[in-house]
Amino acid sequence: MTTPDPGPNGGAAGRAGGGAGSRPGSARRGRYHHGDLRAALIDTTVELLGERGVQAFSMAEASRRLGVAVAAPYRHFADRGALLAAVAVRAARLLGERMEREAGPGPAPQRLAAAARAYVRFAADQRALFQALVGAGLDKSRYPEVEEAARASIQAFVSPAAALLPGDAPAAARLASAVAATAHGHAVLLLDGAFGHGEQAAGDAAGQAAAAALALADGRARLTTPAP
Amino acid sequence: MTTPDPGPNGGAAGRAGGGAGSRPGSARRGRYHHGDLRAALIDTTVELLGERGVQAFSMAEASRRLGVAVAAPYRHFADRGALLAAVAVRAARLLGERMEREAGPGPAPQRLAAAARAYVRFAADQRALFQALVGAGLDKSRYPEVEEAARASIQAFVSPAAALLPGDAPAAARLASAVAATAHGHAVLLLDGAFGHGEQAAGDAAGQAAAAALALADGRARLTTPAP
DNA sequence: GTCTATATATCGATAGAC
DNA sequence: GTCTATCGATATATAGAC
Repeated sequence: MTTPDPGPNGGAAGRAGGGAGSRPGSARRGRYHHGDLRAALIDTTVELLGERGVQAFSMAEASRRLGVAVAAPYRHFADRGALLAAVAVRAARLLGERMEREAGPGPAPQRLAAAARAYVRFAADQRALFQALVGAGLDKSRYPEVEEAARASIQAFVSPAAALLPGDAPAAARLASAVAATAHGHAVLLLDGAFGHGEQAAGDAAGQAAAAALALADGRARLTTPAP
Repeated sequence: MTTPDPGPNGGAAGRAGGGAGSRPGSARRGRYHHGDLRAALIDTTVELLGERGVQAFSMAEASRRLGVAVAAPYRHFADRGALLAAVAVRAARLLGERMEREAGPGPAPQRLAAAARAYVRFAADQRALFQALVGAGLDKSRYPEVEEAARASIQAFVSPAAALLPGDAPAAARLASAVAATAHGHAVLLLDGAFGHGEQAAGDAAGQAAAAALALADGRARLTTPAP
């Protein structure tokens, strides 16, 4: 407990040299004493999420990995949730950009399918970020910036649905919602291993989600009349 | 660290009396000293999951609520995961029964829709059990009994899909998988609040999942040819 | 089968020095 | 802005008494 642990850097790797010298700027070997601990924390959090999942993530481990004191992160983030929220915001931005890019032009049904495919592929390619966005159990009322950042990805479902059902906003909303839920289901089952593992599984899940989106667009009339 | 902490009961509230007297048996007030701690633990775990989520569940809190020592549960469950797995097995059984019951007879597309609806309704009605089943992050290789118990619910998707696509097992598997993923997506988004809250939201999500299942059954030909 | 007591680990967060 | 030091809480799991 009170052992003078030299720290996870072992005493050899950490910041170079020993005492007071070795200011960063001359020979900082990848350590983060250069004034952007905030960004470094977000990067490291993404790493840790990828390795051990959201559940196991801790501020202390992030600090350890960056070679800073456990108190340092609290200069930049009020608490654990705030750091995870910052990661979720980054995730939402990247997801939105990707969906906009991949579901850009084309006929409305294909745009819906492309949005679903992009959603699932993002989950596969950026597993850690996706988990931060949807699996961190963030209190949405405390971090409205996450929902704000997620707006673009929602729009990527809503916009083609609206193009497909002009003049019937409620029906368009239902179609967008159904496609989004379908994509989401494929994404989380994929991460859960239900489609197998590896690139093959990711392609299967993404392709199936896209196909399902087409089928939903095709059968959009059904969505307006839920069975009893 | 070495302070003589009297324990979380504070020293005043705990089990009655002070010294060695007050054995249970004469006046046990609803406590669980009657020999079925195992079942009581499962019940209490379900309660706790419903109140605070899987993430926050702990063996210690379950023990506290039952008025037993924190060590007692380890007589019945090797560790936290084993207890959660037991709850997941119960969840899988109930889900399977419900899906079999509600998706019983009728035309294949309607059975698929009923299976999807039952899946979402189960998530809504038995939120805690559903979370134990899908959100506990259980190591499936350690607890194969969970997958075994979940077989019936999977079958409720597979069986009508096979009836709809006789002689084409791969296509049937894809349809079943797509409907299951769609139902799952609606379920988790519902629990995440994406459909709103309350009975209304549950009905919306379940109805939409059922409608989507019909649309997928209708457009099943698309599922066999995933877009590029 | 359950209890007491404890070992062992972390963690989140804060206070105050530099 | 970062570090040292530490508080307080909580958890999982085990050993041995009853």
